Amino acid sequence: MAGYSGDKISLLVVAGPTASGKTAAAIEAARLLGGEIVSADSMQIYRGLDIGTAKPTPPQLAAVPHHMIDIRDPQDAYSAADYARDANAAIDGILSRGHVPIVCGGTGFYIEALVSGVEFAAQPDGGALREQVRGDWEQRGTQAMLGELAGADPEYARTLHPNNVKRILRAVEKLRATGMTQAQLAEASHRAESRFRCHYAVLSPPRDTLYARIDARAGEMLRAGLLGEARYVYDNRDRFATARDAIGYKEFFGYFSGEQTLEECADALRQASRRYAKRQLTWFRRVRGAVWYEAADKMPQALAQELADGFRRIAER
RNA sequence: GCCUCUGUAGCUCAGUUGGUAGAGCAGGGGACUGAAAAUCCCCGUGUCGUUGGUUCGAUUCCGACCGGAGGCA
Repeated sequence: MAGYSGDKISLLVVAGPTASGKTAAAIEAARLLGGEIVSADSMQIYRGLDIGTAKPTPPQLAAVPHHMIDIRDPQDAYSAADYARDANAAIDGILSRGHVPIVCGGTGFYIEALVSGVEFAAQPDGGALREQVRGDWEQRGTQAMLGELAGADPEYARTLHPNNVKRILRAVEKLRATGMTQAQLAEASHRAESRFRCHYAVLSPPRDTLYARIDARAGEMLRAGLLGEARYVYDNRDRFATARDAIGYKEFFGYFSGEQTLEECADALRQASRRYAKRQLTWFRRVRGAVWYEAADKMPQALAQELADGFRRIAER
């Protein structure tokens, strides 16, 4: 895909906050368009985490081909760079079959990495380096780490809040690995123009409807056996570095350790989901060119029809 | 029926020795370029239960009334 030239690939992107009805709408749209679905979800990539991640059900997965689901074990690390690479490969496969690629998911950062056409420069495996950076931070403190960054990349260091330890450490990690500033890295990874032309749809039910759906779905998840899955993650929390942070699991850790009641944990789950939905909406709001669908009580079929129409408009340009 | 306590932001409460009020939670807004369901930042006007009275001025003091909780019978 390097140096891509020629006509752009038309892509339907179905985005939106959690519980907005993306999955059903995307499947219907895939039926209408002869499409295959490319999931854009940082947690659904993990095998064995099905209920808490609101993965499509087996019948849904069987209805239309899906990609980027169940591609890693929960102890595996994954990143936006990995996603961009793997999703691009999946899209190439879909195109070779003459089908329409439909990106569907709520991880805006992943969609961005895919759709904007970044080509990440090779970087040595981060495992050992991350440990080293973390060790330095524990010894020297956040200020020192930010200072190290500011020495080499003052421009980026200025944009980081001193409390945002995670971002600071990540920046130091990248700096040590590549010797490049953030701006240089961005420049290096954006040489290629995006190969896609998107109909970027954001499904957005009214806030109170969305919250009601989130609450209802939390109950369904619990009835479907979420607790067992959460227990599995809890028991492996030392290994499941990413999955242990997923909403739907970490909220129950207090229950397993005996510090909270089940009801308290269920409340925490609902609240974390609401806050997540809010953050997702903030992300999608600034996506330029996105088309918003007030997907209130619309049936998936009707919505899918609109999505398909929107896609055809850009595809036939 | 009598006595005591209580009624302040969506919720739990603090406070004003009388000059129209502030915390936590909830909620809202924002950032985001290789961990992102992560991480981080910002945001508090509400008939101070109702109604009379005292007062230059009452949410604050006094009375009545209406809710709520407890006690005595």
